[in-house]
Amino acid sequence: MNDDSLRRQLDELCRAINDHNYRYHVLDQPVVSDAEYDRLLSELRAIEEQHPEWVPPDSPTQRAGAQPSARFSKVRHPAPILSLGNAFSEADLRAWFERISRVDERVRKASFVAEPKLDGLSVVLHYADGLFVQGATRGNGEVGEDVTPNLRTLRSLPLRIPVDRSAPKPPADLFVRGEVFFTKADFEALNKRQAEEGGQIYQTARNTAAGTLRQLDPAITAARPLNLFAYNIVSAHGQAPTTQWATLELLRTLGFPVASESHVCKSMDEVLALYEQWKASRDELPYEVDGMVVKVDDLRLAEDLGFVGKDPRGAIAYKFPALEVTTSLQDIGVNVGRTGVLTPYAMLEAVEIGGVIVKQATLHNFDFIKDKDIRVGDRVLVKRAGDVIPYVIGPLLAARSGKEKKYVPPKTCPVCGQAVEHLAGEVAWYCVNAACPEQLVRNVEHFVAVLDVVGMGEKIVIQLIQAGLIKDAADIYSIKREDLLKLEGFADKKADNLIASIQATLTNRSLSWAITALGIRGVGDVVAQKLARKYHDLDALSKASATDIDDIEGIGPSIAQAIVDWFAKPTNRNVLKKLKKAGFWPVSQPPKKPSGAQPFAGLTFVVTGTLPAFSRKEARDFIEDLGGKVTDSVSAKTSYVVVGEDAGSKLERAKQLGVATLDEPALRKLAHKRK
DNA sequence: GATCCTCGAGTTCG
DNA sequence: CTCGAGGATC
Repeated sequence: MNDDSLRRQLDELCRAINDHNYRYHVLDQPVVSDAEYDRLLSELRAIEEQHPEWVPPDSPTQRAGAQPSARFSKVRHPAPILSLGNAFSEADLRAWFERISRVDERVRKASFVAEPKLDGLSVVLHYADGLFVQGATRGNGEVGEDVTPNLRTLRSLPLRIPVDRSAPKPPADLFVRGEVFFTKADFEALNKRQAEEGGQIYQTARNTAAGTLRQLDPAITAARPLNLFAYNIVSAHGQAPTTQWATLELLRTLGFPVASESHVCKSMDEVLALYEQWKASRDELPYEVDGMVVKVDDLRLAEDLGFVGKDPRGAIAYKFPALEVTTSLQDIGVNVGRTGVLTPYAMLEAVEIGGVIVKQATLHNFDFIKDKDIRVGDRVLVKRAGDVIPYVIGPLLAARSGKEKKYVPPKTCPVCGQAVEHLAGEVAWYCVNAACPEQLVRNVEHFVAVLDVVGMGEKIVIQLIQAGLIKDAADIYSIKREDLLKLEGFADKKADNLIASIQATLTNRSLSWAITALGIRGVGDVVAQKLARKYHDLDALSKASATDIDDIEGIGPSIAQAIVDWFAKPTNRNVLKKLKKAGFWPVSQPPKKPSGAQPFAGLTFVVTGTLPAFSRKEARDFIEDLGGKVTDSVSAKTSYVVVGEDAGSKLERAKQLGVATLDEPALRKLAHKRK
């Protein structure tokens, strides 16, 4: 790249970042995610490092933030409230360590304090003779906004220190730095309340915390449970501790809430190990954490290290991979499901979220698009939380250029072209063409997936259909070895394996799985099990009347009718006939006699996360064998939630509802105890 | 009629 | 995991 274009890029980056700063700090309406902002900033830094002579006076690297808005009176901080440099990888962190070690050899033997980096809003609290007299936002680092009345509403903020009167007295003038934030549970509860009252739904906890703290009416702030953690002493008239760890201890002694995760590390290796640990368990924390702040514990050493621009060298923020990013929604596509449901999905400009590149995300249904007012061309916020599947939270209205296009749902099936239908009172739109090729593919896929035919994924199914080898699910049993060998990509071994895998379904498959495999709308494994208990084979089920099926507990008129309708269709009758002929005809097994004790009788369990010794299915079998019930969602009726590694929202919910949790050993112990 | 619970369906990437 | 909808319960 030549100098001219590099310089243009520098100017463009400055302009963009200044704009983002304004939107973030003044408007509370960011149009890019933190991760993207950080990326722009590090690009800018890289150029400025190469060409320090180019750095413009208004470069965002030359100040710590943006101007405060005019609504609140201004407060000058006693010392500049610094920002931190970022590290995004182990290499970045080690490079930082090497850099500061070269500045001062003592660093090599130094200890570090690791603190969780909360996704909140920085504040400075002023205590005069132990009394909370003023609190301000960070603002641009030198001047912030006076939000004292709002801060007073925070329950965790001590209005007088020390809270414990017997503790030592604090310095006459103490300025404490802290972070204001919502816990995940409080934020969810707030949104739930907003939804009930028909109010606005907030997208991100951080922006809402910022908005809440900057309410002109403190009553509004008071009604929203903001939290505080203190982590720094900005100024204490020479009476501040000399290490960061002692600072945290002093703050705790005085009665400030301090993040309990904070930890002293004796080496970089310890820091890195702790980082990995935090990263793995970050979903379990009650608040959003977007990284780890690593500080040189010895504060005088940290001071000696000096600054790079406005960032102190003695501390750095080591970020977690972002879980929430913004990207642009390039188009909306539509999938056709097994039941004919049309499901829209977002085609996104590729972005990295939590370590993987995401290009697509479901949009659930057409109402979702309409309710969130998602338009093609929008910048959207995409989240990938403790789960794996990314989803679109909503558009960033502030980023609208006017060129975005409203989305019009298709009137016809995107695959077969037949008109789509919509049942009154239902959200979903259906392609009702029984011969729709997409539905056939999905149907066969479902059939083989339920019966556990290995080596038959989407690609192979499509290939077999296109080759004319199968016209419905039952046709898999008539596939010949020599037919497969003619297909591209099939040699002896692959063909043999597939045939063997199909043949394996003829033995040892229960009636309930067979019923599930048929793919009747509303019939999954639970309903199928109930049906298999009452009807001894598929013939018996096919002859049952709707009222007869309706009698089963847990099955109502609408599913009963769907079952009757399915068996009434000639094409499906034909499938049944073929299955019988092929020898796929499971019958009800006599109900298993409860073997031994039933210590879990009457108890309902939910299993979440990865258990150490059990697979999910083994855990389920274990519980059911002992007479317990296993369901998928946590409710007030759940007796125990069995928690494994990487447990997500179910654990959250269990805590909220006060449902008891068990780990695997505790589960075994419970089984033993109740015998 | 409202509310809670449970089930099913579709879902991303490597 | 999220959402919608069916079913049970009050």
